[in-house]
Amino acid sequence: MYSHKLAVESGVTVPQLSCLLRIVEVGPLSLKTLANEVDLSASTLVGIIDRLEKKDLVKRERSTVDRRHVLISATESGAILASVAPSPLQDRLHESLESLPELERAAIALSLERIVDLMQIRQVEAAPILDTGVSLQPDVTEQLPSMEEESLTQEMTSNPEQLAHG
Amino acid sequence: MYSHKLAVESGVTVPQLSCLLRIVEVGPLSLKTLANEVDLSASTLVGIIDRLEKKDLVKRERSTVDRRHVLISATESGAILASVAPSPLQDRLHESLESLPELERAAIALSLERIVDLMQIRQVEAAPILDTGVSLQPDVTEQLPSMEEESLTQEMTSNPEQLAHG
DNA sequence: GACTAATTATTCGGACACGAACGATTTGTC
DNA sequence: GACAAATCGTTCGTGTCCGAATAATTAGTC
Repeated sequence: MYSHKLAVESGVTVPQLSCLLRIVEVGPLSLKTLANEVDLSASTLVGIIDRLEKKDLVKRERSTVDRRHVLISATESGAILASVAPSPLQDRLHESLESLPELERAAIALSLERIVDLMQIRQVEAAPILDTGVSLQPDVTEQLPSMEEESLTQEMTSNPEQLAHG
Repeated sequence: MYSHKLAVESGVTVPQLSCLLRIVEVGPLSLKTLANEVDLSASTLVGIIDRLEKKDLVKRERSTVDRRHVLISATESGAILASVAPSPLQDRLHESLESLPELERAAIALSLERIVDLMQIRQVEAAPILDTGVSLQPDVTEQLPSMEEESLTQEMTSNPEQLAHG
């Protein structure tokens, strides 16, 4: 809702604004670096930068020292928009959290950890789902489209920060 | 990550599985009713049901009593898949929350409310952003693409449950 | 120096997610 | 009964999101 409203009012969405703010803040940087900064995949970022570039808020320049890199920097209007636009919700949250007493931050962290536990995500990572009491008959699975018996455990690591920035 | 893994293993994504489970549970129901059940817009749901129908997990039937309605029901393989598939994360969370002591539920709710406050969403709803100390010069705004001075406050109500089901 | 590895940005295909607009249908009002 | 208003499903356009594949370039190894 906030992203859509922001898009209507100022012409940029929340992901676009998040990227623009980071670009203004960190200066010219490559797409891969920006992807790590905002916790998005490179392929996602290409589209976002495309749209920012089309609005003349950002520009791309091939690096001369390493021609694989494309340096992204803000244009003048991009810098102006970044200075007047309201902060995206996650940035506001981040700043607020930093100015909070340690005790309260800990309480919030504890609750969020509790929610993760309640979702049983860690058990998902630790053990295959289909082996934990779902009573799966083999003959049944063969009727299902491309149902396999491998576990859901592999490659379920990486990027816990996704929660804060997504 | 969980949705993608689920899609690879069992052929359905989390939104698809959520809808399928609800369809099996509630029985034949219209698209609009299902949209309210899972807190998604009707236009979003059309695509999800399309994909479920293509996999023969769900079928559409025009209602005879009100020909505007399209009754959605699960096929046999759809019901089977629903019975063996692991619960989507939000369903697991929902069940876990229900079997939790009232005190702990309250603590979690309090932390979540605190996060909402920290994002200053309520202030967004209560007052226009651009009027609260951003020091916006009129001549600057004219350089921006389609920047307008209306507030972000209108129509920011509706659907607090979105958080739990998104 | 040549050949392989790795890195970077991009494209592609797929799935969500929404609001606006539209046609078909039903309901409500006179 | 006619006609406006509401409802429902669908389509369309836009914007995220991702992984896989690809071309260009660089780094590392012999």
